[in-house]
Amino acid sequence: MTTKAPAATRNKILMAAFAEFYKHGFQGGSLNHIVEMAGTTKGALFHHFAGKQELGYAVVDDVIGPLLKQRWLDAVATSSDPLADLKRAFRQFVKTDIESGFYVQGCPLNNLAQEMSPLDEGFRTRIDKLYAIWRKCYADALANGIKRGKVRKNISPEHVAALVVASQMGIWGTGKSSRNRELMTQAGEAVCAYLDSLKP
Amino acid sequence: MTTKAPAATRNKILMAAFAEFYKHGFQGGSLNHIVEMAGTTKGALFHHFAGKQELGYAVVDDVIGPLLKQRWLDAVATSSDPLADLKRAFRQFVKTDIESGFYVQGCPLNNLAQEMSPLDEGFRTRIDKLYAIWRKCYADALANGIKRGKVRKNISPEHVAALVVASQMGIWGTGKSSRNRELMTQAGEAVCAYLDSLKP
DNA sequence: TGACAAACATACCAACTGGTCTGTATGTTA
DNA sequence: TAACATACAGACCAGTTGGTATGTTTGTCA
Repeated sequence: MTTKAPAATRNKILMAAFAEFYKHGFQGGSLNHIVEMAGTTKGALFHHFAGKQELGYAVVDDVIGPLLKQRWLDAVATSSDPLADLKRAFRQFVKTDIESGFYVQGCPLNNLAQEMSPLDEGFRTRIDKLYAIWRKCYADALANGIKRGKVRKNISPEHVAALVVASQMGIWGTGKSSRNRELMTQAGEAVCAYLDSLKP
Repeated sequence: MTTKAPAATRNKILMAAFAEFYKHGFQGGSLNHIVEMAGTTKGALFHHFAGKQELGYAVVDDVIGPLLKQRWLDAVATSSDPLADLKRAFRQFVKTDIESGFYVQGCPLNNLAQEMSPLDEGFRTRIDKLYAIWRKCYADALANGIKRGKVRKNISPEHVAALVVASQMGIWGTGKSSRNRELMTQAGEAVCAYLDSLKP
């Protein structure tokens, strides 16, 4: 009857690994926990992934990458007014992450970036690729905004995109270590004020 | 003859622990490596520190705290023109960290913050205290700048300080995961441009 | 000099780690 | 039906971890 979806076990392991690494970091994450959480065994894990490292790579590529696109990129990819849309996305996700409580665990991509970038070149290149896409998306939107007269002409879209993405890393990091919702909101509002200063 | 300085062994262990945790993170750091690096033994370590956790706390309090003060706070603590001094400090440390290559390992405080804040409340409070001091120092300098007519009156020193510190976290994180000196410099310049926009 | 405690060194331990090995159930194809 | 590959399960392994228990040296003070 219901034919088992292909790679269903692989997906369960992937999601469990994402959760485990998100909570405990990659080095602190345990394969034993992961297989237990996924309701499977070591045999299955090592059948689908060459090792812990490859599992970590797959989490970045197959879980975090799509998550990033859906959450941050789609909102501004086709924007005709990037400053307004950026501000809207910022305020929305600061709010939802504070309300859901996820803000205390930070950004999954940034967590892995800070932990693994200096230790493992495979992680670093994969993570850097995602951040590069992120910045490119913002820079393109800003350049488009300049063309449409919605953004000041004398700014560098690349520089601004680099700062905005870096600020996001820092703001979510601030929320994580301070657990201060107001502080995180304040920093977010300061970014919005900065974006306003880029209007023509 | 040369009387051994008090707590010399403790200091050697502290410095070795700082280096080990800076490289491998707290969870990934090994006490065996630390005592080997310090040229001592487990007995000495557990004589001076109750355990790995206490050793980590001591690294935050006795190593990273003073380092932060000397590097970032002293420069603006007595500043009469905070925007200029902030820009100068920013450009200087971006430059020296790029030249020394330390930028690929990120900020020691931010590294620990991202890794340990969600996992250990003792770490979190100690780290948060340092960041709070950091923000307070910038906010005071900005407020002082307003009084002296060097900073716009209609900005919130606290909001700006929160964003500047968060941006620093993000910029050093960007340098770490991208290993792109130009990108890090660009983001730094964008912060400087932002600071310029706060002039009266 | 003797007594006592602080400052280490050494040997050792249980727990857990990532990873491997072998076995088995389940399709799939010839 | 026979042959074979895929997808797991579960026992097992060597190595490393943080931590402890015990022994030894060193400094201090009476």
